[in-house]
Amino acid sequence: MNDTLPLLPPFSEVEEGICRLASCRPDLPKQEIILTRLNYHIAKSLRDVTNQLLKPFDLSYVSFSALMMLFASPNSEINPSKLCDVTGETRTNMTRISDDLVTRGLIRRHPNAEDRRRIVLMLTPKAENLLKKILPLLWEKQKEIYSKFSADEKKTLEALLKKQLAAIEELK
Amino acid sequence: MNDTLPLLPPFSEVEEGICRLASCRPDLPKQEIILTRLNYHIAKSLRDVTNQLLKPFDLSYVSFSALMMLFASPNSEINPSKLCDVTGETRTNMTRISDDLVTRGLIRRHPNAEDRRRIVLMLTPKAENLLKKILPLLWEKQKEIYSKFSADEKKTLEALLKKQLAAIEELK
DNA sequence: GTTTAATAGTTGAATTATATATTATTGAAC
DNA sequence: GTTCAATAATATATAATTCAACTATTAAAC
Repeated sequence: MNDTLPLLPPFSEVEEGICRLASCRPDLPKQEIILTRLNYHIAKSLRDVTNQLLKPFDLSYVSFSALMMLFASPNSEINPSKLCDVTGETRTNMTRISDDLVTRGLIRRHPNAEDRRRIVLMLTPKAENLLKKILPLLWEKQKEIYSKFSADEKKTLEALLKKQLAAIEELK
Repeated sequence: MNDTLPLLPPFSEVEEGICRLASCRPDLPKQEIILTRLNYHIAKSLRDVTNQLLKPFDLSYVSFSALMMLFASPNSEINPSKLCDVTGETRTNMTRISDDLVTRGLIRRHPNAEDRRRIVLMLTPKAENLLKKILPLLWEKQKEIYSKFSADEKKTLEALLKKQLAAIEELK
């Protein structure tokens, strides 16, 4: 479909390595490690695909995620630290990203009267128009990715991933 | 269990945003986006947990992955570009990481007689000893993460993740 | 109410990663 | 066997991200 993105080699190569190691180390939790590596590779691939789609709009995955989460917030406003929470970015980085987005006229910073430490980020109409162009493309891509999944499979996957996330968070 | 890592907020906050958006945009593939976001958050959390475990050994997730994949290769040797493939890193970055690992006496670079463009990376005994210390800790952590998963659940998750990865790669 | 601790946001320095160009070598086309 | 394209690795310049320190403000402890 596209020839510019580097195709990851079949995951089997990674799996082979894990199996090779497992064969001489019986305490190696093979399946668990495979699951973790799979997660890592999937996240990377998803990122690659999204970044490529965003390139014509001169947006990175992180900047777009910020705009997106802002768009999805009540009243389309949110403060930076909350945005960090939902995107997983650091405070420092969110400051820089916001700087950039402000410079490009995509968001505005407003003071918060109730708590003067806080700042309220808001989308500009320019950003809303941009999102209206990008989102349909992205959503189409999302649908494509899961097009071969049955409703049941998606439901099962969602449940298992939630369980996994909860387990990891609990471990912290 | 540990108080230094930032706990991500309950995923429900992210999900709420997606649902809010979906309620006014019927073409939004809600479940698919949730699946993608879950992947992203899980990968991030897994990385955080691993990085924390590696910190006392002064290794980053990427450096460790490189050592690990090297360790898992036949004869414990591999060339940089192959290492890029299985870790998903760029060539440039792998050069830099290798430089660092060489400086720290963890790997050695050898010329390849058959193809003089290539280089063979090998682990030093020092790295092997280091891995012998780290791996049991890491494997224990992996087991913990999936301790509440039944054999069936793990099997199902593995199958679904593989299907997902294949679907994304196909899309490229 | 004063002190203390905690939180929100930012800045500058340091780290880490990528993009682009370059060298050396190999393999293929002719 | 000479030319041309492809590959492996790297160097240099640039961009993205994080770390540590800092300011301002609020909340909590006393």
